[in-house]
Amino acid sequence: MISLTPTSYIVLGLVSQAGEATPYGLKQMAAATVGNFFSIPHSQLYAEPERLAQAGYLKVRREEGGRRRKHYALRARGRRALAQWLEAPTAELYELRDPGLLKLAFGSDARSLASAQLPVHEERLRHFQELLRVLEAAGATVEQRLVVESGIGHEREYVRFWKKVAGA
Amino acid sequence: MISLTPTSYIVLGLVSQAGEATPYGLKQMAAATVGNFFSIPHSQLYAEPERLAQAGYLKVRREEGGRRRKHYALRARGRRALAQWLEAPTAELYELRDPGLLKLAFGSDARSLASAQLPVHEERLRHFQELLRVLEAAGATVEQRLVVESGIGHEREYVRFWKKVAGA
DNA sequence: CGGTTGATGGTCCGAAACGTACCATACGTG
DNA sequence: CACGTATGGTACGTTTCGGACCATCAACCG
Repeated sequence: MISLTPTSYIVLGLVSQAGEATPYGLKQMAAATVGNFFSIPHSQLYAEPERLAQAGYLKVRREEGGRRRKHYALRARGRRALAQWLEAPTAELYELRDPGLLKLAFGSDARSLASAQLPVHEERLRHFQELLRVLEAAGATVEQRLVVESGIGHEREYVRFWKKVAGA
Repeated sequence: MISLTPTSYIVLGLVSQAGEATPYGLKQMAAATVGNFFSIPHSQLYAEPERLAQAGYLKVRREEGGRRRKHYALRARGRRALAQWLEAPTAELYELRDPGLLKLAFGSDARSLASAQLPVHEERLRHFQELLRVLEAAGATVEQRLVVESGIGHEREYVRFWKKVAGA
């Protein structure tokens, strides 16, 4: 019996989408999508599947030659756990850690902070817009698109905000 | 020599604002302000000041009677460290962990998710608006108000978003 | 072809953070 | 005064973190 954390469900969810995946593949997928609004360090994407496999949620297939990579796929138990988790809506709130806002709150110079933060958010906004285009082309689910749209909304808000700060 | 993390600067910054503070006081202050956009567990607000005191950033005064609470205040070294940190603008991006968006991305039912998330964000929006009023009355710095306004902006965005999802 | 480089893919591990259960003090109220 | 509740604090086992480092592979160049 192990306890399943959000990290666990990210792994289960991604493996479910992919059918079968190596940790590196998970890393890529996470970076492109869910990693954007639920950050997790890459080392966990190696550790966690192993843990889940031990506990019977995933099965492993190891390459014979070359890199001997491990490919993970769902077992019935994993599929069940994922489905159960998806069934229950959550009222939990996000957690945020924004170093820029932190410095601002403590009285760091607003103008120079804004000129450091603004380009970063502008780039991220473009990144999400591009991602949305890619997802649409690739025929993603409506939910996947929604999530990216949420990211776009927040980045627009950030851009507005730091522009306001710069001009204040 | 210890390394200073964002947590360290939160402690230094709050102590600086208060002049002198107990861990419990820090907890309160954090909950009301910076904790809203840079989460940190309360146990750290007991551990971290101790660490900073050991390393010469803070001085401690311990109550004689009763609870023998510890009051922390800045030393020159702490003041310097804080000032230096505030001087350098940061281009670092936030980190976000949003369980709601995570479930949505993996295909959880959008409608029921929205009806769980919407009220939470609506309440938080009201909370920020109230906080802003309090800060204005208490004569907070313009930066402190800006940060709360940023929170308001994001919560408005969340409310818009989940309403859209509910109606989609 | 051999060698160098850069991208891909992966492991490890000490240090830091987490979170939660639990303990202690104070105080207002019936 | 005793009971409940808010205040205030500690301790500690378990997870996470993050970053340094290692290995494989393909491509291109001299």
